[in-house]
Amino acid sequence: MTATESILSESGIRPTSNRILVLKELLDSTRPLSLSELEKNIHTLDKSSIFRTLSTFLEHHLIHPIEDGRGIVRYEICHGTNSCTVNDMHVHFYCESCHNVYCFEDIPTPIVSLPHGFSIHTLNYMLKGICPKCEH
Amino acid sequence: MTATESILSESGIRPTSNRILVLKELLDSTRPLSLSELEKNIHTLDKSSIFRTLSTFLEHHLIHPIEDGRGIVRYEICHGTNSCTVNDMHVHFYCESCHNVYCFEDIPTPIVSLPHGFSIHTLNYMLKGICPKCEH
DNA sequence: GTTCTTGCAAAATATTTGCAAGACG
DNA sequence: CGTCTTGCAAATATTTTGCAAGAAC
Repeated sequence: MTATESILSESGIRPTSNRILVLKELLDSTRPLSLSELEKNIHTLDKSSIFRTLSTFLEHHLIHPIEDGRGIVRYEICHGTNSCTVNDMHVHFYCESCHNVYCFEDIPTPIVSLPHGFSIHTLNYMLKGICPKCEH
Repeated sequence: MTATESILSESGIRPTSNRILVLKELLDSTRPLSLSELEKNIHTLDKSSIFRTLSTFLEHHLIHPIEDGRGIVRYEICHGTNSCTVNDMHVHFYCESCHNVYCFEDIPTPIVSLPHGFSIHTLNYMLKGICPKCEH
């Protein structure tokens, strides 16, 4: 059993070949990937299969969604073992010029407190601007 | 000249009747609205007109986009006069149950510092969880 | 054999553009 | 007149579902 398979099993997901492929792709990436990016990278899988795989991963809290600023949802592996808690989340930066998303895994997201009654499950902290490559 | 018209003029946008309608709708709302919500609320306008109006507003920094957690872009009036600066941004909460977005205009977004070279233009701080109404 | 998974096709949802007619200055 | 704006229609893009065949247990 490979490491990828172990991750799936530990999350309670049966490790099929498709799921292993999608998970590997997400693990190998340095930034969150969208459905269509995954489709381009894994051309052996149908997008509906990738979509359902992502849904499964989301249900089991193996990944969490990130929005990049244009309404496109990207997905990213959760760091804590099988958990997407607030404390687990890090800062992202979206470059408005090249449309790349950067992860700052070492910078945790600041958390504000809300009025009583709002229970926070997760969060999305996305800074937007121009990245070093696009700056001139 | 009404207040709405003044806002448009000051932003350098010609105050046509359509633009006044869209701006009023956004001003009256307590939460960010999506294109399709605006379409439902203003049934005299075609969605392409609303879309182009929003594009114009975005160009002139009269509104900024907010993502609600499902890849749907919502739009919100900028608070500072004709500016969408980081200091101008506030915290949002997305209820994963009723899919409503709440604005906490009195809670400013915390800002982390990034490595040299990243110039921050704006940001999106979205907390997600369950709102008081959906809590039981 | 019963449930889970997959691929194909197609529906549903959302965004964006082309174009011609009309409004505005 | 020349430019800006608008509505209609249609093209893109993106996400989601139905269904039947196949795989896994």
